[in-house]
Amino acid sequence: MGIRVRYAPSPTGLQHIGGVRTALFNYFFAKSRGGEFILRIEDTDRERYSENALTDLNNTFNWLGIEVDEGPDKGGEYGPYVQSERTELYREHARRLVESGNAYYCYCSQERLEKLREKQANEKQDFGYDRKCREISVSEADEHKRDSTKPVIRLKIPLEGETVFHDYLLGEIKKKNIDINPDPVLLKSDSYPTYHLANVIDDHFMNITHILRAQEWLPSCPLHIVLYNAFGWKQPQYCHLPMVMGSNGQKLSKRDGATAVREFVEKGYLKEAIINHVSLIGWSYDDSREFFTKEELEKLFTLDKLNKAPGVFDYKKLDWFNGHYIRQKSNEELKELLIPYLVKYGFVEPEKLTEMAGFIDEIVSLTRDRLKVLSDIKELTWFFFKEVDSYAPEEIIPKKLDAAKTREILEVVKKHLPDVFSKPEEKVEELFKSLAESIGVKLGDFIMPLRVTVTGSNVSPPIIGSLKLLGIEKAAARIDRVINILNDEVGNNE
RNA sequence: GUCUCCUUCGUCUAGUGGUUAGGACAGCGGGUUUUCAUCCCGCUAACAGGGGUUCGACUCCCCUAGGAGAUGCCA
Repeated sequence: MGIRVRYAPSPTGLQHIGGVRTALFNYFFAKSRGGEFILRIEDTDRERYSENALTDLNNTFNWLGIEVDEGPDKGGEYGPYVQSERTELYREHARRLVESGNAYYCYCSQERLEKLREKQANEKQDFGYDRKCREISVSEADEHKRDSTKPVIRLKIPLEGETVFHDYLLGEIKKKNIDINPDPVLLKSDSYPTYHLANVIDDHFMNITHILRAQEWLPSCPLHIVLYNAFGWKQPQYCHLPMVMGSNGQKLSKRDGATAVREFVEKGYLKEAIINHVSLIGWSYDDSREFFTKEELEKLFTLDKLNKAPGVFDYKKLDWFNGHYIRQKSNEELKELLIPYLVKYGFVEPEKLTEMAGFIDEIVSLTRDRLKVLSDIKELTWFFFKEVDSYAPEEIIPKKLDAAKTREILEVVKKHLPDVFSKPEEKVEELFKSLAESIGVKLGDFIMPLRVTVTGSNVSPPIIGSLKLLGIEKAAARIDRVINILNDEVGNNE
């Protein structure tokens, strides 16, 4: 039998970086070994269930280009792939465990469990269920049935011995049975299974061969082994992946910045960058290669290059990858990526897209080296579409110059404006150089007031290209406006 | 508290007994340049600590410390 792996998210929130990393590694592992990648929805927590989470999952997979071999939408011979549609299977197997003496009904109320926990915390005892119902008498059970307490089914963890399993990455892992979570719930009082039960049953019946999941599952793995043994099933191969951390060294969380894939998409991160960056947390290829496409990873990924230690998600490095992949795009591709942002910021109306195609082409080539994320387009190009709110004289006037000199620069530019718009860019640059020389200022000091005038900022795309794109009328109007401001300045100083 | 896992530059990592401990991001400096970027060049920076084993330890073993995760009728 070939390799079969699965990604089994719980639809309770947005897909985040950690989850996607797990999905990707499973996917790459399957692809590289000619195996099957299965998607299974673990929606057994009915309280936290969210329809939204499901669409977000689909969006994320579509965006990343992950295609599943079997799953809820795709189908497959091991379905259904949604746990809430498999509840009868779990109930039957839970009952079977009770019959075989590996599990038992527990009638303890939530209140009792809470008090128990409280007491354990106060008295600094070990945490966990006290196994009160493990040896419950028949008459006591009958009594509970009469008062219609909804029982749960708990697994009997052996009281002695130890459980050993093998992890591909971590090697042999031993745990004394008394240290395993004492008798975890398998079937909840709403008769839905817990993760532990459903996960083990599904992995078995879906013929999953390898389990690649985050290391946060490591502590409950012995429990799963006990379950496999109780059923008499062969356990799959385990490989617990190092976790993805935030900059504080703890589990990546919202306070670290964006964590949901959707947020990264909105900010204008490319899937190439996300895939590349995420793949290099906990995995490497060799001592120097750093760029990998999804297709390459589908061939190159191997378990033996995994790292044991958790890795911090570095936002700066993601930015760098993103800039790299933006620059990798053709102008045409980048234009398509940028258009939604131009529309979103109200710069371009959707119906004018074809009319403005040439204009947008220019914007793309003016900004492509300056974009870290696609949404940077807003700060970089707003002045083409909106008026400059206000000018601060201290922004306009270069440090070494005064208002009068600055005004002179703008007036001289104004005079030559027709040339600026009729000549090619190189000629305009020559023109500016000679004009700067003729009035005795450096080219930089000559251009900066013009830049602020035209773009409203002292940081902008190249000024000559920007000027030409803006158009002579708007350019002239902005120059006039600033000359007026400078007139006042000169007046004040006299 | 208890259990389990982890530990190379600030960060991601290469390294499997003998290396000037390599690369990348970030940072810093320089070059190109009309600003900012891009691009190019350079610099700073690490084997957590202590014991062993060995002719020789980043590499193997033990201890300590630190970190993380788990300890739910959440996954």
